[in-house]
Amino acid sequence: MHFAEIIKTLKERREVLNVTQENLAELSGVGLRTLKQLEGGKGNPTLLTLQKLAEVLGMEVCLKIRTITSDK
Amino acid sequence: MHFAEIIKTLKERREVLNVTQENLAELSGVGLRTLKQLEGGKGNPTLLTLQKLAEVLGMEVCLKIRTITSDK
DNA sequence: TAAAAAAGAGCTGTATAATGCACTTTGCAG
DNA sequence: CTGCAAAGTGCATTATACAGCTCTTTTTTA
Repeated sequence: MHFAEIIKTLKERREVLNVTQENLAELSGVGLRTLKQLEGGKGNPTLLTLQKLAEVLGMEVCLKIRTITSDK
Repeated sequence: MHFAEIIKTLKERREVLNVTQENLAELSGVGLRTLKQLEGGKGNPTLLTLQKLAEVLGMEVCLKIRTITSDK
């Protein structure tokens, strides 16, 4: 996943779960300002921030080996 | 994957590929110092840094929905 | 369509990620 | 052993992620 896609995925997931930015910020421990900036496409979150958000959204950050064939 | 596991995976992957920290730093555009610290377990890399490293190592950072059952 | 809620933006301070340089330690080959 | 290459550490600087506060804009909903 490229950069923007990861951010977009987080945002979409939050929306699907019907959680407000404010709630997610509180639940995850990430500052509201930080979350807003992220979703606005400005920023370069740290792994810790990503994980805090993903955790609450029932997601997980992972690293996988890229395959030659598109595994779509 | 939890935090340390991601870092460990990167390091192991680098070793499997027989790439030195120096090479990886150059190839990825990440500073050598940064890479050393990361692998040493100190730090909290940004998504951009992670992706630059993963890219060179033939890996990819992804976000996936956590399933209830262990999908091990 | 007005009120309320959510999202986004400016301003700003603090913490720390990223980086280079020089030096030490470790691991391996000769 | 000895020497070289790779890995790890201390120090210092710069850039920027994180954060809160306040205000504006957009979206929802009553």
